[in-house]
Amino acid sequence: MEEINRIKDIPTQVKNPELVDRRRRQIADAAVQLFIDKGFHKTTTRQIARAAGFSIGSLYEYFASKEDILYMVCESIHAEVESGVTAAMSRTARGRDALVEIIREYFRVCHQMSDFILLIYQETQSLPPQWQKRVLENELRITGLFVKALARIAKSGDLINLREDNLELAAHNIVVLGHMWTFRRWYLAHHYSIDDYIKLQTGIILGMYAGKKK
Amino acid sequence: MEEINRIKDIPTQVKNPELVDRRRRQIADAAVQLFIDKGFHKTTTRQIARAAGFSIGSLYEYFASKEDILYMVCESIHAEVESGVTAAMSRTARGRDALVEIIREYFRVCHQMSDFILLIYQETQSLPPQWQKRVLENELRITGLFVKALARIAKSGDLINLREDNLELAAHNIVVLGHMWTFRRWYLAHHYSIDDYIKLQTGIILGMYAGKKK
DNA sequence: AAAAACTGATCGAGCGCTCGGTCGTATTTG
DNA sequence: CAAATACGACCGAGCGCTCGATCAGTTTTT
Repeated sequence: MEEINRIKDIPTQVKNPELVDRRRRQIADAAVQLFIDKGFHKTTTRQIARAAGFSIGSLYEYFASKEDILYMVCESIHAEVESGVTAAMSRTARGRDALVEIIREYFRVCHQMSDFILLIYQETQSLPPQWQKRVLENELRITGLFVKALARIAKSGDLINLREDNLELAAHNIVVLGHMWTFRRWYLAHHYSIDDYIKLQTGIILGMYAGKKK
Repeated sequence: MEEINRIKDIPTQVKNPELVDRRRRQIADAAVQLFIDKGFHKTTTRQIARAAGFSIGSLYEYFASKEDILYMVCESIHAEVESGVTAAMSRTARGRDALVEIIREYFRVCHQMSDFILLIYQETQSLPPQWQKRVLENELRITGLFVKALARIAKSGDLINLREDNLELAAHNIVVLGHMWTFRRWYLAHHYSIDDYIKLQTGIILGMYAGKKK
């Protein structure tokens, strides 16, 4: 996982920057699990501190508020999704198969990060407005990765039904169908395995844009 | 809006059932707007009472807890979505055009109920488990309406790519692409009108299943 | 006048966050 | 090298306050 520079905007009392970084990760790792289990509002700062192996006082040396912790959690989730998607894209083939592979890898990322993606859907609204905005920017940046990938593939001419002006909507569709696996898993996971789901949805998406069926 | 029988499970102190029903709607109507504006946890019971034109004491004659209010809000949102979808389906044509019309009407419902649908995505997790389950049942029942509609249309033979065993996934896809208009409107609404969105997505969905483009 | 409906002052558990203080370690001084 | 000093990470009791919920009393309805 790469360095997350945005979180440097969060103020701290502690001088040593490396320590700040290490401790913040430690706190965020503890917090994310609590947030997933009980939700942001029902998690107390004391519980976060205890789970991270700290006193409540120390926690507030590294974060100015409970919302700051949630913000960092959201940022690192998006950073991980993005790096997963980027990695997948850099090792895919050309042409029509590229789309199949990208979808497969992305859906796998969604699968393994289910809880985290769900958390963002549920708790983004608990952030202060300026940080909500940042989270949406992250979401948009990830969608943008798909726009670029689709554009590349479209150029190769394999997606006859994909008009230039619909690239963005197509990208949003793919992103959301990945998320759908997370927020409808109460149904989907009982009827399909993730590989079934990938296969079926890939067929459908190619049906949208490829002009011929698998 | 039809009678909501599920909410009768919520206990009350008051004897007159009609009054209970009226007052509960009154309270729910006030609560839903507050929940949308500030979220469930940041809304206080006093604010709800005041917005409904009551004292805090009276509110607790009609609901046993704050969660009960949220539950009723979720139930009535789903009841309204369901009745909207049902109405749309009863007045659609046959065959291939039926799907186009159903999608259009459903997406319109999603558009006009944006805030409410978003609320369900965000706050279902704040409900006690047995009521979360009910909300998901509602979601599933609404999806079921689309399964039935798709089955009917599939029989008429216009959807050559829609295999029997994928009906359910197809229904989920349609439902979620409607919801997508609500939870990505921070992007979509700035780039498309709802009618653009309907047109584009309908084309894509037909591309999935109809085997030929518009 | 009895029953039903409504009121709001009152409770107290629990919350986020603060702040005076401790103590291990680095740095300076003699 | 040892003693003195300075530093800053860490601690946790407790402050100020909020909020969901209650219930004894009042008003309205029948």
